[in-house]
Amino acid sequence: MGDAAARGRKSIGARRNPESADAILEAAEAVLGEDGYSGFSIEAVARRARAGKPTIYRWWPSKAALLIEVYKRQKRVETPDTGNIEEDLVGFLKNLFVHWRDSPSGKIFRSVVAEAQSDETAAVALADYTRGRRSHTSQMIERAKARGEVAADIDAGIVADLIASFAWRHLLTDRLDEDETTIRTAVRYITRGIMAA
Amino acid sequence: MGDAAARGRKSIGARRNPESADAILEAAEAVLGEDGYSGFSIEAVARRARAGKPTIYRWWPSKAALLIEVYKRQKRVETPDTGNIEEDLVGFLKNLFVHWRDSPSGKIFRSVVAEAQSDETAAVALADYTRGRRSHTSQMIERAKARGEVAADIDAGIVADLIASFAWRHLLTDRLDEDETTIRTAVRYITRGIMAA
Amino acid sequence: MGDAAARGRKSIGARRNPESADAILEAAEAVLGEDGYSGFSIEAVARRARAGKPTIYRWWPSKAALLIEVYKRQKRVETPDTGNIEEDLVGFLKNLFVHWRDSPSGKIFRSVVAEAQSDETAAVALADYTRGRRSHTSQMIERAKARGEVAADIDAGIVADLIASFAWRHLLTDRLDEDETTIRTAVRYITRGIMAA
Amino acid sequence: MGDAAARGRKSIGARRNPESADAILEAAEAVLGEDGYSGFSIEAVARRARAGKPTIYRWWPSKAALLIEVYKRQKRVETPDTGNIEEDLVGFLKNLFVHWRDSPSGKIFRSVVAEAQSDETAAVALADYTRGRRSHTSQMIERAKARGEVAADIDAGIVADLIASFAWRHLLTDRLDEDETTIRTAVRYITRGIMAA
DNA sequence: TGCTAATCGAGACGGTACGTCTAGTCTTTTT
DNA sequence: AAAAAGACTAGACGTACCGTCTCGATTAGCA
Repeated sequence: MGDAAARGRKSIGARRNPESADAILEAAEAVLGEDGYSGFSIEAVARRARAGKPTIYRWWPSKAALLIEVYKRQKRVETPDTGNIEEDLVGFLKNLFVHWRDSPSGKIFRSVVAEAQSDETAAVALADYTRGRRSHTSQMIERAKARGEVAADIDAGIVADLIASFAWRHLLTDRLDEDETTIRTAVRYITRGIMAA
Repeated sequence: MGDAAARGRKSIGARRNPESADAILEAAEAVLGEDGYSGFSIEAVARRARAGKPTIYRWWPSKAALLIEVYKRQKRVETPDTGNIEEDLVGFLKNLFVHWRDSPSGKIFRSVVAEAQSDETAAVALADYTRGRRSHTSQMIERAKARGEVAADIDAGIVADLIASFAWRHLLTDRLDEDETTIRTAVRYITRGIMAA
Repeated sequence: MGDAAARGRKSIGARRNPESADAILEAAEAVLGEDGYSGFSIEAVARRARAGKPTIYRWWPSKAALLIEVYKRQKRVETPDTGNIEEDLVGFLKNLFVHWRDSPSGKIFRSVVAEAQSDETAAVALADYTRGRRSHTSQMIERAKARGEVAADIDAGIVADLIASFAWRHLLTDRLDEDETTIRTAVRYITRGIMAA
Repeated sequence: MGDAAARGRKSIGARRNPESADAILEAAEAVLGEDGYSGFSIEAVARRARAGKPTIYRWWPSKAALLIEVYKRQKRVETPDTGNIEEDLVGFLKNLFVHWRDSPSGKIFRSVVAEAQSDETAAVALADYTRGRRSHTSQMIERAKARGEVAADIDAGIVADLIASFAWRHLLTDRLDEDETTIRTAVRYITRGIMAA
């Protein structure tokens, strides 16, 4: 699929060709996975997808928009539910680190963050995305609050923020191979601080 | 200074001309401060510094190297010493956010992080720099341990990591205007978790 | 034309834009005519033609190729037909010298010859061009042979070579203002040597 | 000598060091012989001679000046004296072609001619040099005049010009492997035209 | 059935920036 | 005073992408 199927792709009339869109997104993902952000260019994606550059620009107004959509297609890491907040958070971080390390997702997300530093639309898209993920992560804390494990007045969003920040920094500084002990220690410093009395 | 003083700068013999180095670093800082990372190019810096491109490449092998050195020239935020760990950390973060917001430092550091996502040398330089800052931040925790405020078995490095991660993420997602309450809450979740019994 | 008309020139689809090609060739000619070979650079041509450098490199693989094509666009000096071989050759040389002196052609051809000394492709192109011109010049001698003015066993190519050599050397050593008497004398030494008995 | 001996050459006090001058000229000759005109740069010569660029510029005001001096150091082709003008001229041209082909002289002289097309000082120097060689070549014709072989009213300078032009063009268009028959034919067309009645 | 309209791959266009090379000038240090 | 050394500004080299443009071919839906 993708590269091979692209050969000879044509217009299917006066409407968007989903095959082209798919080929472009797959090509973008492949380029990012193989060459990383530095090798990611519209030209490279167009070449690989056997698509014309205007076809890309028609549907994604900027490199950032394409990047964001590629990241959104990635599988999400689920938040575990072990009945214990420390285990939930450690498990989540471990899964996330593995996911980022072993799939193109890590490279792609690094690229999105990098792009957001110079492109406003990427920054907005990243902020939107981040907000969504935060509420998702917050559910782990809310569950713990419901169990009485975590104090009722704890702001789940801020806790989620601390956890996500820890993950981001490890991604952005190439420390996804952090050992479990360190992850667990970091998590414990937070969970201890938010426990119910 | 800088632009004007640069006019007519010449070689001062078979050794590096500090005037040129300064002019280049100042120009780089100015470009980053004004146009941000997207406007930052070796050509733009050379133009502004009235320097030849080879002069830049002679001393800074890559855009990343120049970026890092520009950041290193920036004023550092000092770690306060109030005798209370929560106040120390809140004060540090507040100062850091203000510093990043009100000087070119923020834009510059964002650029360094972005560059490190695609340039290996930038990644290494950033890792080095980060390590140094971490031990600096750790001292706040070590002092608190010495005071008996923080438990003796706490890993100061991991705490510093959590604090720095929180700061980075706010920088990278344009949330440097976070109100003090939120900062204090986040800090408290950590300090509570590391307090001596 | 040229500079002004170039404003706003755009792509006309996935094929060469003749307007751009013309603008580039005209700019190249103008640069050579005004600044000579030493001022001739791809950058200068691109600037003047308001063309991008890649547009030039797309169609002319080297400075030499552009130079040759510019020369080929120049008006040719015709070989006169007076019914007398001496008059034909003297007239030809006089016309050629005037043409080289009073149009950009001289500067351009000097540049081609110079370029051919360091660029193999220019050397090949020049050899090709020269071969074509030689057969053209030979026709004057062939006509004289047909008239019985020149001996039948004379190699017209070699005679053409002698004439062209004389012209080249005058061009390359800045002696295009040679007076007619000298030209005629030189021609006569040759024509006398090739006369029918 | 040259490259090796140059290592560690130093100033010999407040006067020109002939070793340096030699090393530079030899390096220039070697560069031209090996890489031709396209590889000939002051930097390349300085590198090879282990000399500083200013040392070259102190003694040779331009690339052209250095080029000319290098050519002047080359061995000259002597004009034969066989007692027969045709043999003299054919022998001279054959020797000259072999010399240009088998020593760096050919490449060097091509470079001088090329340089003279864009550098005025080179043009002047070449004109001077050419004048000297012309009178030298003229002696063959003058001798033939003295022998009564060539008519008394023949302008030896113009004949020398025709011969030199023929040689130049063969050099500049890479035809130094011309066979003797062609050379002899060309010479004969001229000698027949200048014979005494 | 023929026309319109939007899409597709393709690739040229004017540009900007890259990182390297050379030109020619300058100054210090050593002899 | 002249040498080596190597820095300096300046600018050309040839390449890679940017985002825009126009083409000719394609096909669905409307007339």
